[in-house]
Amino acid sequence: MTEREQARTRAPEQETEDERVSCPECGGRIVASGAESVCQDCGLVVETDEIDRGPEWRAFDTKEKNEKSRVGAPTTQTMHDKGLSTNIDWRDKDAYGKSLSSRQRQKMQRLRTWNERFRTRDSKERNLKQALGEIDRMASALGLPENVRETASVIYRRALDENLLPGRSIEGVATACTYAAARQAGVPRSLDEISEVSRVEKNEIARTYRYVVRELNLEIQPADPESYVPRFASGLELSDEAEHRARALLRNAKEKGVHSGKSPVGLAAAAVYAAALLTNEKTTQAAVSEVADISEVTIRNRYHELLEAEESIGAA
DNA sequence: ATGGTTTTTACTGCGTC
DNA sequence: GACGCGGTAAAAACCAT
Repeated sequence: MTEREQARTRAPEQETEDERVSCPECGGRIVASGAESVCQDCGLVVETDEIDRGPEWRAFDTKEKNEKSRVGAPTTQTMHDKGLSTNIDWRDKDAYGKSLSSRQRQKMQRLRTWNERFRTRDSKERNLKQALGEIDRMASALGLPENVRETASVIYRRALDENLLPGRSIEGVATACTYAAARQAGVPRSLDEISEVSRVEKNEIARTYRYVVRELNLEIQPADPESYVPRFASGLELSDEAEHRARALLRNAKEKGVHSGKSPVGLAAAAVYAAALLTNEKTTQAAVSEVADISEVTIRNRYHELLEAEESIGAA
């Protein structure tokens, strides 16, 4: 009693710390992601070279990673009931092995039914808990905004309800849901980026993703290259002007249909590079390829196409 | 499985600082 | 001479069939 009161009087001090920074670009919330501070809404990288709070250890194989890893969903969640759920024997015998009266038998039957119901519900709950933890972890590692987590959770719940889980790993599906949600929300992350923070192989993510999308009839249009632009641009510390031009370049390309079949990431990267050139800002193809995680060759090819498309418009 | 398309890898030559 | 850039060929990855 007295102890609790003391605790309550002490507590408020902690909450006065003012960590509420908002994004200079769009006013969104700033979230720490690895060694960077990133805006949740537009992806602007505000600060780099902070202390990286990532793991201090290195793992050289999966086994080691599992052993050393101290991050991710706490095991208390994955082991939620610690194996303590009950199981009611199907034999209608009491502790001494005598048969039960018919009245008792009926009672046991009812208990079995309910126990089973609770247990399966529990297992779903546990499953969901773990998945949501995983989604949350990945989303914050990727600097994805709150609403993406929401949609990811919703998608996951649907997957669970439709029994899409059996035969698939929770993490795989959770990752796929996150990927889908990010795309749906217009803040896509590439498969590579996703698989960076997931414990699941890229291939499996892609497979599970396709499966989930098909089964749930999610409508997800191919990622819009423009949605990558802000992230790349701020990663390269380019001006708003350049960012704007990159967008214009992409819009134009879209109209001319140059972009079909090409990877949106490559297109976005090329546009950013081309825009930097047009605004006389110094960047190298290597730098762009770095932040966009795309090869320089692809950037070259794309940005030629972009400029061609642009010229034929400019001439008219 | 297969064939077509896109992306990546690796290498080379050119111009500039 | 290192660097940025452009081009090319061959390998790899991807996708629809």
